[in-house]
Amino acid sequence: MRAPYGLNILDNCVSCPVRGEHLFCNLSLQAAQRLNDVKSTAVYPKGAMLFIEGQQARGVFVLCTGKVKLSTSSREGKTIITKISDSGDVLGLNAVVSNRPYEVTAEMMEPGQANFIPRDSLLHFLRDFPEVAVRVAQQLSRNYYVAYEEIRTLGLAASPSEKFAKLLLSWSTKSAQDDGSAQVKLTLTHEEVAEIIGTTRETVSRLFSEFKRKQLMTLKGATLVIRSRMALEKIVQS
Amino acid sequence: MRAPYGLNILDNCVSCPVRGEHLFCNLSLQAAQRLNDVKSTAVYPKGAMLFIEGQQARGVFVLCTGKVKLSTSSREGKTIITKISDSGDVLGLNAVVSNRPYEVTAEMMEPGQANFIPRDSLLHFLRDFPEVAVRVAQQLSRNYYVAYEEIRTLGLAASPSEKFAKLLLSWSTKSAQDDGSAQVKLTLTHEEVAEIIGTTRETVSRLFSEFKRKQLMTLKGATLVIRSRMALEKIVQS
DNA sequence: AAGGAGTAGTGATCCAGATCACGCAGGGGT
DNA sequence: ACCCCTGCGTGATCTGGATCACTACTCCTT
Repeated sequence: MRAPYGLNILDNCVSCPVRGEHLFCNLSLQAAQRLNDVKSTAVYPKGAMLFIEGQQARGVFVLCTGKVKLSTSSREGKTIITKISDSGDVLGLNAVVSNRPYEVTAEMMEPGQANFIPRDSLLHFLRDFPEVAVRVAQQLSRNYYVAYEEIRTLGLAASPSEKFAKLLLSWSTKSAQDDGSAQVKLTLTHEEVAEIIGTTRETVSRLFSEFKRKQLMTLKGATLVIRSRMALEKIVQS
Repeated sequence: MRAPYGLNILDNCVSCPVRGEHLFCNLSLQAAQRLNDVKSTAVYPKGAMLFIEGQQARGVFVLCTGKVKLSTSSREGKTIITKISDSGDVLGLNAVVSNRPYEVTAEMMEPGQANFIPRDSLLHFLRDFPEVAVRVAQQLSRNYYVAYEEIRTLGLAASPSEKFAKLLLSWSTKSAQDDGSAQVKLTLTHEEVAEIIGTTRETVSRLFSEFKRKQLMTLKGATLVIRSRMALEKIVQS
């Protein structure tokens, strides 16, 4: 583990995708040093579980590379995916701060690297660096808003079509062109999409057909091309 | 406004229902004094809106007496009730902390009293009393868990019966007897229950009939008697 | 090349719950 | 007394999606 002269916990793997956007980026030199001392880095294969719903919270994971699927399941085996995390995200923060079991399962969707920070170390760290604690509070608050948005989506009617349109829109925000089109690499199976929008695989299959037929999107290999965000927004209506 | 020799912001109206349970209870004398200086108390009639979804966050409301309905609506007019708050709850905290618009509408369900703390005053207060800031973070985290639980309820299948059973259980926790029975005063209309569990008025009506028929509950006037929590838990299954 | 596991597309059926359409009871207000 | 308004109970329909049951395609593996 090299001595950090950079300021980001992510410097060990890749630099922050967006400068200063993430929780542990742009820290003071002291804070970064301290984090570097308590963290441990590991590489995980595809399918690895960082943690599982219900486990007592051991600590947080700062994702360096790879994508992680966050999901929760009912006893009967039905699963919903609540979020796909990628580089820079901090996983398990809520559980650690409030000392509860992890509320979701975190599974690597592709091989990747993550820094682990044990619970006690993190809490001491926050006590010693109040300015970081404030950022944690803001992050928690942001998490809350995301959850709230999901409640709105799930609770306010939303037919599968609406939810699917919403999902496409959320994907396309990052790569939107000025003419309203966008390209996204589709890495999820229909099954997984179904678990995100809370419907069945078959319905997702039909949604893809329907949206293609309606010229809302096209699919070239794994590249999803969204024709017009406007048209999708008209479907959403909420 | 009398000088505070007590320690709770609620002392102006009623004492804390549960000692030390709430965010602004059991503060240091200084902190309580400061809060008392920046707060303003008002009485609101039934139906009054403390704030409305989408408004820029002006500050938080600490509810002294009365019940408040928190809800959110889609453009098409469908409404879901996310929480019924009562005495001691702090409303609008997330919006204030993260400086976003209120995410819900807060409406008085019965006449009551609340203390208002303007956004700036609260933020300064938190800066000056870090120990309270920590409690705020914990509160935010708790809010998150409640939201998360709602996502599970809405997302993981849950037929209306399941959700209704869940709701009855959540009502009965406060007044549970050792034999598994409980009594609750029912203050909501069927319409409102429908907005909580995300179904229609008619379905709620039928659910009441069905649950009575199955001996899961009885209704004497406005008093709901739950026979056996066990039986309800068997219906929930998630 | 052949088998097999995971993923996709698409018909046929079924059913829980939404929607529609009533009637009926309480309870203010004038 | 009257009306009007809100809330409740219940039947009769309708329908969107879940479910079931296939076929077919694409990679792997051996």
